[in-house]
Amino acid sequence: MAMAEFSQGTAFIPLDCRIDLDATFACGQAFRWRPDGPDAWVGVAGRHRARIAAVDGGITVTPCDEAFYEGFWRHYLDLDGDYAAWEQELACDDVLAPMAACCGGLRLLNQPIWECLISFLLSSNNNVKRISGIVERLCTAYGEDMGGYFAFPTADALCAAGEAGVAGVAACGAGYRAAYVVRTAQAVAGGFDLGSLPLMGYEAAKNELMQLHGVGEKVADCVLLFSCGYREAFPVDVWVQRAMGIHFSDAGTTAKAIRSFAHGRFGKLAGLAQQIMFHFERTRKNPPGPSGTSALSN
DNA sequence: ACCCAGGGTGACG
DNA sequence: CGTCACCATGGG
Repeated sequence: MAMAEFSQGTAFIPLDCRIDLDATFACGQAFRWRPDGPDAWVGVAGRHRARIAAVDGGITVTPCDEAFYEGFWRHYLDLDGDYAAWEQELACDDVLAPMAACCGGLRLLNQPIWECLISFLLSSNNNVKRISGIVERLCTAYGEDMGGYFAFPTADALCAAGEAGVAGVAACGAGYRAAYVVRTAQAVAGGFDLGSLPLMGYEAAKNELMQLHGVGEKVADCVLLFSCGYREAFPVDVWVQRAMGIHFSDAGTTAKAIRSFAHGRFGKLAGLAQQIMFHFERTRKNPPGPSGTSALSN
């Protein structure tokens, strides 16, 4: 990759491969990004807000100096990932090829683990739009006021919400998942080490995450894929399960069988394939889903 | 009023 | 080990 350039508080990062910001930020892997004009998005990650825009030959990040780029956004945006090669490999799969062509430029993020974990604790039996609303209200209620926006709440802040505060988290719209959030916050504040997850290997990290109340296989896979860099993780939700049933008749029907099939077929690219399928299934015009024609209606 | 949503838990075989 | 009711909430 060519060297990033910095001027006037903006970073310009040249890319040798197309990046699709719409797909990347609207595909349900992160919940605090909002469109801000054509080919541009504004969002908050952890305690940092930035505007990211697609420009000729790359992207710009504002505000962002060199230290900030090296220390945060480079990793967050997975800018060292070889997406050109990965997409070329997926294009060799006759089923994934048309989807990858449609969703080319989708990138998997490396989010702060804590934020990703809490966000996906809220995801069970829920939908992307509502998860986004809950996350934003959690930040407003419990996050640090950064002047114009709110940081994602710390584990200590959500613990202070505390016992009676389960009701406070529930009041943000979390419903029965409020207990998951507070118990996990207590575990993390009490020493549960999220930082070691990217170092211990996929299986060990998954087992570790599933010790937390409210974390099953699917939520664990989302955290491992979207914040720990385990690109072989293959989260199976109702959309992916439906898409696999449509496109892979021999993949089986249970989540376990589907994960196994995906690992065999896609290997280390399973996670990227999964996210492309998820986004493709949710955004195409006439999904053969249970109801209706507008997949993103809720 | 009914179904759905990036599911997990606990009870019961 | 697998299955299943239940969970709180808002939009279609």
